[in-house]
Amino acid sequence: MNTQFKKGVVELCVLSLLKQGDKYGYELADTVGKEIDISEGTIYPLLKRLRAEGYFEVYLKESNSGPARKYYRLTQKGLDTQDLLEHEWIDFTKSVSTFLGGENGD
Amino acid sequence: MNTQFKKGVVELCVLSLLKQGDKYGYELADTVGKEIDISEGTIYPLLKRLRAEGYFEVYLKESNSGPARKYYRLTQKGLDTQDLLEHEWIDFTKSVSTFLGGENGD
DNA sequence: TTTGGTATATTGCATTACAAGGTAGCGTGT
DNA sequence: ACACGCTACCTTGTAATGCAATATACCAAA
Repeated sequence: MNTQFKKGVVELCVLSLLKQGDKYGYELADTVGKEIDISEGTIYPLLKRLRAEGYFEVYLKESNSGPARKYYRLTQKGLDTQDLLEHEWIDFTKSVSTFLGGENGD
Repeated sequence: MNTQFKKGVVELCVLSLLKQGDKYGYELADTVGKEIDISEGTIYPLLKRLRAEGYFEVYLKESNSGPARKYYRLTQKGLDTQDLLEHEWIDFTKSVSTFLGGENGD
């Protein structure tokens, strides 16, 4: 898969998944990875950055199959950003499609 | 607009436009820029790279409103790549939409 | 000559994905 | 106890790419 397509979109995917419910890092990497082939090395730095920017809060929860899991819960700012990014993404894909189809719906 | 969304997609846009007919650099920057806000500093290095990779051939044509224009014409390799990228892009947007909608069509 | 539009091109910076590697908890088998 | 594999977390260095800034050059009008 084209690596470059993913730039910035992984962030939207993570925020969208968390909108549906709290999840932990490994789970996010696994879920997103099933669709668009990303690795943990992408997810963890991203989570760290988004957390630093106040997009979500974090809490630990024990697991009986390994170390404690770090769950991420969206803040209001995170929700707002998800909403914004989703709209931007939709607009963007529409713009790109005008070039692909050869017709300009302007 | 989110800068990161564009990564890699500008290449697809340029190839798609050239599929519809030969164009020169400034024209490409202008046409693509009307939809997704890119600048010449993005287009020219991209054209140089794609040309070096054999995606198109180049010919000069005079203009009465400035210096000569450098036109780009897709090679077979360029056409093949456009086709490949377009399919990858469509698949990719479908994957992303599974996260946005909240439902997984898997 | 100066200004402004057209047109091409380069440099250095910022962002982001990722392979590779590391740390650590837990259960199973020996 | 010990090794192994799985879960789960995290960091470092590298590559790719968009872009502001900058430079060059041609032409026309003031």
